[in-house]
Amino acid sequence: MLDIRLLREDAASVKARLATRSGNYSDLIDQILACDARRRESETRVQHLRAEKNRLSKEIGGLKKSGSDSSELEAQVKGFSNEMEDLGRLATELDAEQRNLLLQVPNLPAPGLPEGRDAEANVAIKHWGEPGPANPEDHVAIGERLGLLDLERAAKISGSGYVLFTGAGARLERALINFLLDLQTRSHGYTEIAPPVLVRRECMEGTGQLPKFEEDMYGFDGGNSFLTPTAEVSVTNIRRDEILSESELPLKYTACTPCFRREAGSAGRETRGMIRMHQFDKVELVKITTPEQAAAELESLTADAEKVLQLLSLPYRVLELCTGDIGFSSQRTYDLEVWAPGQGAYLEVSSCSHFGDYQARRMNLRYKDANGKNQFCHTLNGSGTALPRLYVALLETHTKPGGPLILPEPLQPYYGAAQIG
RNA sequence: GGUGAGGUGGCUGAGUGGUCGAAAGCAGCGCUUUGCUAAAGCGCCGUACUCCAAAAGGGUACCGAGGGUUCGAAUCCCUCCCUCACCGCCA
Repeated sequence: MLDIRLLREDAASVKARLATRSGNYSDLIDQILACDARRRESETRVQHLRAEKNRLSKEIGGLKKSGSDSSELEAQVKGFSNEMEDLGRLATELDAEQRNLLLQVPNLPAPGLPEGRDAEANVAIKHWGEPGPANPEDHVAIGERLGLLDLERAAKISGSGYVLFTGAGARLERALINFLLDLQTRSHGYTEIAPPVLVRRECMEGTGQLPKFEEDMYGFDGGNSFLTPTAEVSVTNIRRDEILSESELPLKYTACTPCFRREAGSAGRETRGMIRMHQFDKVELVKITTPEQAAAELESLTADAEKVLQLLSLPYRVLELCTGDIGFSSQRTYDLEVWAPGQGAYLEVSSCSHFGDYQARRMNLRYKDANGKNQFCHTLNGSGTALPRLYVALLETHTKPGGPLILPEPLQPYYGAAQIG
């Protein structure tokens, strides 16, 4: 959520920065400012009336105490109450409306991002490893040949967009998860969390999935609880509504959870195999920091995610996303894309973002700074990494046509063998 | 699911209709004194919104949340949420 003061003070530059995103927010900003003006006006009037009413009520108290008659004043105050009722209701309504509108405004892209309307304008800022030649066998073929997964039966029990790992394939997924969590906790200092995957609506608003993207989410109980589309939601909200002490920042959490996404509107895109699914596992990295720490923490978070791909010998590139391609709540994002030879394409396996105080404002997450002032925290997160696409790249990179899957050395102790098949 | 007890400021904890935003203690901050790895005394010490060009200073709201009663609610009534204890059921 943006600071309403920023909108009041410099609406023009807010609009200009939002204009670099896809979508048009100019009218929404005007609407918010109009609402804000009306809200403040009615609030001020209510407050003046209440002040007067409070004053008279106290006078009545004094009269009663001394045994004098107060019926005249009482009648007067009663008149006040009626007048206030409508005004008070209006002020409350306008306040809710303003928040509601404000929740629909995305974060401002950080200054200095590459400008562009869509992914075309993203900038590759780093390449690691040498993308291998195309593999005629893709992960579906390899997985079925080696007996690692069964997409047909997954569809039978759940529909399309689900995977059923079997035998060695299930064991491999488990080995990957343990490898990833151990890496992030032991080598990179994250605290492991095992959160619920069903959360309240407020959490989804806090991180920015709601109210805008409700149709992409699995909701229950009339929209009061949701399956999390990413552990970002549950984990970032752990400290919602809290005031942290500066000394405990930065906080670094990691969690592996199933993620649930309707993927509404993506039908037909990348639907073969396990590129895009309704349920998948993901290791998430989350940081809560001071504003000063955030920029450096984004770099290290991205490096923490990259380490996964390096240790698994999977070539990848890092993209800096342009203004039109960063997520709704993000102000700056690096995408990690792993090379998948069976696809002949790069696959996004991690999206590392700095949200500024945008999420913190939504979830009222603050810390007490050195001067004793309450400040909004900054939040960051990134995948470390998504499991299915990592799995895809692993299979397609480390399997020769017709051959076994050769496990990268760091993964071998977790799986308990050097190869599969 | 049943029964019972509760939810007050960073924490502990008073307060059952009237100057209560809320006693007291602890923690924190400032000053003073004595001195030494601390003690004592004094003062300050919630949040949000809003008025004012700003500061200073006003005002309003907030005692789990939302409604209600009343001239006036932390205090009374209703609904909901949550916590704890015991019972039942259960992976």
